[in-house]
Amino acid sequence: MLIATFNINNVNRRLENLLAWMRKAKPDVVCLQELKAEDWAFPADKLERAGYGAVWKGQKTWNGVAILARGKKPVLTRKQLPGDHEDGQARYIEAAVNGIIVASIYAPNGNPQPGPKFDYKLAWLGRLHQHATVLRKSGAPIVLAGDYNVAPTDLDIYPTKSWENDALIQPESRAAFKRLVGRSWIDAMRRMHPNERIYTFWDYMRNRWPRDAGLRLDHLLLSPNLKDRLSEADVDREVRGVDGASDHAPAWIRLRT
DNA sequence: ATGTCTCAGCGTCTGAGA
Repeated sequence: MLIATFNINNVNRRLENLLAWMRKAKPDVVCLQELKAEDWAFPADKLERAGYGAVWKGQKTWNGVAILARGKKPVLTRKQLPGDHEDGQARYIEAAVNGIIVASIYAPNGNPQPGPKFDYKLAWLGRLHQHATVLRKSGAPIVLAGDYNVAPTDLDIYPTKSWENDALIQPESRAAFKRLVGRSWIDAMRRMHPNERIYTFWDYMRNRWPRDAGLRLDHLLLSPNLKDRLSEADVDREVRGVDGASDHAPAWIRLRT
C-alpha cells in the first residue's frame, strides 16, 4: 500500500498537476495540504472521476487538508486537532483507510519569529503531540502524514545560513518535532535513508529548485506497530520541476499488506 | 532588504502569507 503526502499549494490551481502525478504514481492514499479552497470548492467530483474518494476540511484562502483513497471513501474520524476550541484553522483531518488511521497534517509555518505566529506553531505542535499519544495508545496502526513545517536536523536543509532566523529550523521548532517523534514514532523517510540529504520543498524564490536548495518539511510518522510493514520511502522530486508546480513535491511510503 | 507566487478586495494595484 502506497501512502503519500503532498502540499499541493491550491488544489484547484494545481489540479491537473495533482491528477497527472496520481495517474503515474497510483497512490492508494494521498494526504493533501494547503487546499486553499472552501469546502464547497473542493474538486471532489473530479477526484472521484479519477477513481478516488475523499474527505476534506477546507478554508477560505488559506490552509485546508484532505485525505484521498483509491476506490473508496476514507471513514472520517476527526476534522480538527483537540486542545483549543478557539482554533478555527483547517490544519488537521483524520480518517480510517484500509485498517489504518491516517492523518493529514498542516502545521503552522510560524514566521515571523519570535511572535504570536511562532507561539501558535509551537502550541499547535504540542497539541499534535498530545493527540498523537492518545492515538498511539489506542493500539491502531497510524500514519501521521503532512507538512510539519519543520526541517528536523541540519541534514534536512541544504548547507546555508539564509534560513538562520526562519521558524522552520529554530531550535524550539526542532525540539517540538523531536518531542513528538519521541522514542515511539518512526520518521519513515529517515528510517529508510538514514544519512541522505532528502528534500520535499524548494522555495519559489532565488532559483532554489534549479540549485537544489531544498528542505525536508513533509514527513510520514508511523506508529511502532507498523515498523515491520515499511518497505520503501521516497520523494517524487520531478513533480517540483514541471510548469505551475507546487513548491513541495510528494513524499511517500510503501507498506507491506 | 531581497527574492517568487498567488489571492482577495473599498480592486486594473496593494498587502499578506507562505
